[in-house]
Amino acid sequence: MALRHAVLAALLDGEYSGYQIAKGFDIGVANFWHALPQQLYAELAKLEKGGLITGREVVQQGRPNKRLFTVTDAGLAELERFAADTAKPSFIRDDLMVKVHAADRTEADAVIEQLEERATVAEAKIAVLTPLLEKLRGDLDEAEFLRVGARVGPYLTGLRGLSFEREQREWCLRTASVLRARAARERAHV
Amino acid sequence: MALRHAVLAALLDGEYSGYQIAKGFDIGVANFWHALPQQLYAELAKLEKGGLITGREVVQQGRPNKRLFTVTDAGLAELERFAADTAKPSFIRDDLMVKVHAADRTEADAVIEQLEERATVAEAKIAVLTPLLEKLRGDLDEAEFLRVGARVGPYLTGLRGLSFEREQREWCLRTASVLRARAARERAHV
DNA sequence: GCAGCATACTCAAAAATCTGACTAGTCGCA
DNA sequence: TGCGACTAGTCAGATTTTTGAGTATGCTGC
Repeated sequence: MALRHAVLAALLDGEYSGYQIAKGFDIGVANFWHALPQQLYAELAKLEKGGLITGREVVQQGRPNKRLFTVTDAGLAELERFAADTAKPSFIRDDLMVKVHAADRTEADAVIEQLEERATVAEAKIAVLTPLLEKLRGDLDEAEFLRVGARVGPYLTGLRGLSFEREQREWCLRTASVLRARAARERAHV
Repeated sequence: MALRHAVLAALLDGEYSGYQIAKGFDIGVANFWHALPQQLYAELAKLEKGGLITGREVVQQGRPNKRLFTVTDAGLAELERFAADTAKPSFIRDDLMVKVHAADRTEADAVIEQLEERATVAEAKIAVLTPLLEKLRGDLDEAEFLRVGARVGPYLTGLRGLSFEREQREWCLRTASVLRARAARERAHV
C-alpha cells in the first residue's frame, strides 16, 4: 500500500486535483510511479476520509468543478513515518525486455520496431524533463541548487528519471541495431 | 497478463523448476521482472495445463523431488505472438524515490541510510551480472558476440540490467551525499 | 452543425498480486 | 540433539490493480 504515499508526495508540490495528478504532469512522481485515474480518485477519497489530505471545491465556469487537495499535518506525519521504515526493493516490469530476452528465438522485426518506438518515447520524456529541471533550478547552477535550493526532492527524483530515460534510449537504439544486423546476417546465410 | 510471457522467456534458457525460477537466479528475467514464488508456481501450472510448457518429474535423493519445465512449440508460438503485438510502457515503482521526493519536508536521516543501503544492493547486483555476462560471451569480445553469438537475448537484457544498476548506484550515492550536506547545513543554521 | 477531444469524475467487476501460514525431509553447526 | 536454514513446493484470503463502461459540459476544427 504505497500508492497512498506516492500521492501524498505528489501533493507536496501544491494543490492538485485528481485529474491533474492522473495526467502525470508532475515530473517527480511520473518518474517512479504509475497509476490509473480510477486508482488515484479512490486513493484520494481514502486519504481525505483518513484526514491525511483536505479537499476544497473549486467552482469553475465553462467546465466541471474540481476538488483541489492539500496534505494536512497528519498527512505529513504519515509521510514521515513512511520515510523511516524500510523501503521495499524497487521493481521494473517491462514487456519489451521480455521480448528482447526471447528475441533470438522469435521473429525479431516487430521487436526492433518497438525498440525504436520506445527510444522515441524516451527522447520525448528527456525533452520534457530537461526544461522542467531547469525551471526548478531557477537562477542557480545545479551544484548550488542542490546545496541550498528549495524543493530538492522533486529535483533529485527528476535527475533519476532523466538518467533512466537516457539509458533507456541508448539501450533501445543499440539493441535495435544489434538485432537488425543479426537479422540481415541470417537472411544472407539462408 | 504478461507474467506468463516472462516465465516462458525465462524457460528458453533451459529446463528449470519453479523453485529455481523463483530464486531469481536467471540473469535476464530478474532484470525486468519480479514475482513471488506463489505466483510462479500458479503460472507454471496454468502454462502446463495450456500445453505451452511440459514438466518432467526429477526424483532426487536427499531432497524433495522437483519438476523441470521446458517450453513447447505451442509456447514458442505464443511468445512469437506476444512479441508481435504492441508492448505496454515499462513502469518502475520505487518506495525509495517516493521518500526522496518528500525528503525536503521530512526528516532525511532514515532516507539517507536507505539510499546507501540501496547503493550497496546495486553494487552486489553489478558484481553478479558482470561475470555472468562474461560467461555468456565466452571467448568472443562483446561486439563480436553481439554480431554472431548464440543467445543474445539474455545478454542484451543483462546489459540493460547492468546499466540500470550502475545508474542506480551513482544516483543513490549522490543523492545521499546531497541530503547529508543539506542536513548538516540546516543543523549549523539552527 | 456535429464529431471528436478535453475536463472532471464515478462505479462495478475481473484479474493479478501480495500476505501469511503450512508440509516435510536434509544438512550443518554447536 | 536440537535449532535454524535450504530445498521444493501448496493453499487460502485480503488487497491492489486493471478493464471497461458511463456521466456531463464545453470548445475546436472541418
